[in-house]
Amino acid sequence: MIDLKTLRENPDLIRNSQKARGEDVGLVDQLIAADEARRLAVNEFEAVRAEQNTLSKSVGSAKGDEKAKLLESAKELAAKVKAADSKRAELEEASKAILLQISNIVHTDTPVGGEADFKVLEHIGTPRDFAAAGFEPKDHVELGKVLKAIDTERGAKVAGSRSYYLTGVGALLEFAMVNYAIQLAVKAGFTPVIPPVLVKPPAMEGTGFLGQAAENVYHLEEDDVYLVGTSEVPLAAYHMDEILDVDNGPIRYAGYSSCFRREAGTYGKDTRGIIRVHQFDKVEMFIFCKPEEAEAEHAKLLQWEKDFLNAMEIPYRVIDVASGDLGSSAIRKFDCEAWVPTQNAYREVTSTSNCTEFQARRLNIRHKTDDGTKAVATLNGTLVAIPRMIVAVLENHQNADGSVNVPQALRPFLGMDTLLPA
RNA sequence: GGAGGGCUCGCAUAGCGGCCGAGUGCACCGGUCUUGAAAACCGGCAAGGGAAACCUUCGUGGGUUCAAAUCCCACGCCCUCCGCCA
Repeated sequence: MIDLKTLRENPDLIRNSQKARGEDVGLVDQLIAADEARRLAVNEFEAVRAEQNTLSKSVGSAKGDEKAKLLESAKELAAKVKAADSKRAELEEASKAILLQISNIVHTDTPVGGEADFKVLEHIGTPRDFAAAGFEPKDHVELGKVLKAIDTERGAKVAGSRSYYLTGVGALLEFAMVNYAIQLAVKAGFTPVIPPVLVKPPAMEGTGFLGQAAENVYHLEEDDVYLVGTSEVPLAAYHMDEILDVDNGPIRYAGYSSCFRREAGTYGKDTRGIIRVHQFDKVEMFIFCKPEEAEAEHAKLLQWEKDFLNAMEIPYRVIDVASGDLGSSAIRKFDCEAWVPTQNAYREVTSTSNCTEFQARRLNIRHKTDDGTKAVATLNGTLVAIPRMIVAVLENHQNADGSVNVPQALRPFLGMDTLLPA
């Protein structure tokens, strides 16, 4: 959630942000009104409450007639307090409801516009010229079959559409990528974490996934728990309601977990292969830091993502995602998009967001500063999302005979230099 | 799933319906003493809102009462024992 002080002092900042996102600007003025009403009601309640407190105290020491008289007026006051209290509660809830609908204030450098208005920051590597090499590249589904690495048919049989099995070298590839990623993360100072993937409502709400993203979240009705779509959720909520010590530098976690996504409303998109699936494993980086360090940490997250992609020897580009395509918590987001030869396109493989204090305010995660206890900043970034990285590696490193060269960095973890048709 | 016990300021504990927003010990911070440290002693030390007065918070939500940490109800979580189980 946004800071109410900013709302009062600089509402235009928030209006412009909402506008840039293509979200409801009117919410800002609704919130200003609701907040004002709320504060009035709070004052009113506190005034009668203070009166009641002093009166109640005098009742205790009074005697006889005096006491009866006091009791009578105390009773009246009690009714007033009750009314003022429920009015306060009502208005507080109303303003909270609006507050939760307003997204974080977009960064001044974030390109304004919709999904297509991203800005390309850089290209790294060059897509291979398969024509010059004299063969037509196979797509990852075909390669997966040839290598007996990916089985989407049996995935569909057993678990439905957007499901798959990783088998043989496919499964080994996942372990190799995860091990390499975790090693990279540990070297960079991250604490590796295997978090729960079933979480309670406050964790889901607090991270902002029950807003616009709610339709993509699996909910287990019977137990009122959610399956997380990313370990960002349990990692962010890990320090919920805590006061952190971030004076000695940021706190960094690398979570490895399965991720579950309903992919509602994507029926036509990416139906072939494992680019868009209901369940996959991912190593996610998550950082808690001082707000003034957030931007520098964001740059570091992007660099670690690039380090991983460089190690995979895959051509990719980095984009600065446009305002209309940001998550509600993020002020700025960089995506790394790997080249997918058979689609002749760059496709998102990793993503890093700077959420400033937005998530931490909801989750009540703070740190001590010279002028009080303040919300920390949170940031997240994908180190590796397995299926998409497998797509990129298989397609980019394939040979004419269907074999695939293993990136140098993965060889020690995989124990082979080439994946051979089975 | 069954039977008990518990949930109070970082930790551990005390707490008669009004004098309790709350005592004590440990930890922590500052000071005295010391060449330095320890010990001892002195002082400070929960969080949020508010300029302040003041208000809110003793697991959560309701209720009783003029007044609730304290009484009643429901729920949650933790622990112990029993059953079941990867």
